[in-house]
Amino acid sequence: MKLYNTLTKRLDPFAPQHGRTVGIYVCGPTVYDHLHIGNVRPVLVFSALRRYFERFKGWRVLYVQNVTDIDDRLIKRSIETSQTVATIAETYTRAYFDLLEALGVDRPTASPLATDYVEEMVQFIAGLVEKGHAYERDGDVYFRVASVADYGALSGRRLADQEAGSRVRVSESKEDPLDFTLWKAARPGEPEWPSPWGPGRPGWHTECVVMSRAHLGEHLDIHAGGNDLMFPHHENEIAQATASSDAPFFRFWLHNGMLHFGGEEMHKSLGNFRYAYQILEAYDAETVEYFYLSRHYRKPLDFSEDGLRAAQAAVARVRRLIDDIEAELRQSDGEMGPAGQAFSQSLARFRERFVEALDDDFNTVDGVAVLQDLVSETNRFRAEAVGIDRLALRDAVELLRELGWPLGLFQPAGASSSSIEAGLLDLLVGLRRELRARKAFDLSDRVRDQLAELGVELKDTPQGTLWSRLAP
RNA sequence: GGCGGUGUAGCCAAGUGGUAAGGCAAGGGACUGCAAAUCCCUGACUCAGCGGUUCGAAUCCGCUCGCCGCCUCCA
Repeated sequence: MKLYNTLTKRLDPFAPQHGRTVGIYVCGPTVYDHLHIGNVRPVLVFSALRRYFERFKGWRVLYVQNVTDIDDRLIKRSIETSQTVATIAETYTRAYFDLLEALGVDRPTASPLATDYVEEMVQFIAGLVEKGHAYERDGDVYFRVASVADYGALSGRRLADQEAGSRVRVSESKEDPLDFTLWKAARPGEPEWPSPWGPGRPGWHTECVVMSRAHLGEHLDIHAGGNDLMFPHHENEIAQATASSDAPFFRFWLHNGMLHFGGEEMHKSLGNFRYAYQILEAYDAETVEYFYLSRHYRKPLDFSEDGLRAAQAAVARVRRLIDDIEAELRQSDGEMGPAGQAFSQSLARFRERFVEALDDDFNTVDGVAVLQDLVSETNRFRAEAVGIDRLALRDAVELLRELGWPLGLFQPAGASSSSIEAGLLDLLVGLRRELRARKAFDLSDRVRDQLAELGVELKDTPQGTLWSRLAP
């Protein structure tokens, strides 16, 4: 499969470097607030990539996403709310895990906390100082950018170009404006850890280097995150990693595009943002997933109600097909005729097309289009197939589930519907059949209308009446 | 000033050299007691504009215009 690698700026063939294990490191949240709808994009996209690797490539995936639980914003929040930094971090770390669950996203194989790695980071920084790649000033430690050869290679910047007209503040004590903080001296009252340079806390760029190496070992296959992290964050990671040792760092760098809101970048300071949990109050996780994966991950995605509603309708179309087939074929069995077998066999090409799409820089948009084609084809067969051949429809559902799995789509609902509920509905449907047979349409329509208000849709088809739950 | 992205039907959106996927919305027909769903049919003489390369371009090159991002914490 091919993936666009920011490091080389082209599509490179991807395969794990060591055996069948892939290491993926995704820059995770700073837990000073809830995740917003922009933060959620890399979470959904790269989780989907992970599931694709696991199910379609047969690779074991080590998926590490850090949690930044010490940082200036946490300290700021702590002062504002007069809660401890640790309390705030705990609150939002929990909220982050709750969100993952609500989105139907598997937890990372590891979610290291920055505060658990301070000692390692201190050692790491000390090593950089020793080698002349970093220097101390009044309790702060800075990385000496000029000491590494291709600083700027990832983001395509040349050092000289950064000076003129840039907004880089010329700091008091830095040797060079681009030098970045590795260790920050603590002011009174701030959380602090001991170090050779006095009490303080680690800078943000260091944790990802130290923790990715700690958790992935030699499996430094993919490092992913939003493209706003390309510079300076990822650039700074690479600089530190290559300065600290000759061991190779990540080979593939994947960057997702930004989420826009009304054509502009969403930003808290612009007030045009929404929290991710707010979206889940109005739309189910499947709709949200479909919406995010309906746009190629590297391009900007404009968030809109219209877009979500379109996604909801598109998902509903597939859901209906699956629900109807399962309801109709709940317990029939038998030998299919040639028509059914032919249809079943024709399904293989959808899998091929799907894999082809996702193998091409994880083109989930094309992948989703294949699923929709599969739905159309299945509906067509469903409209004409008779008798036992209809059993072939089950194979289509199975395939929809198989292909939907990496995308977080079309999986069987949980045990949400009780057998009593199903029994009652079957009872109502049976009574209504009697009413319709006696042409008591006012009553039968009332049953249908009122069930619709309760969120259950009835459809009278040649195969009988089917009921399905409407999306929340 | 430097770096980068993007402009495809009413809306969303794939496609990056071989003659325009898919979804949503819309209209007509079939089916239905009526609905809903589903099926069939209807959509861009064209891919921001202009010029060039090519047998052939939405796709490559040049210029112009529009929108957006990064260069400071940010997914």
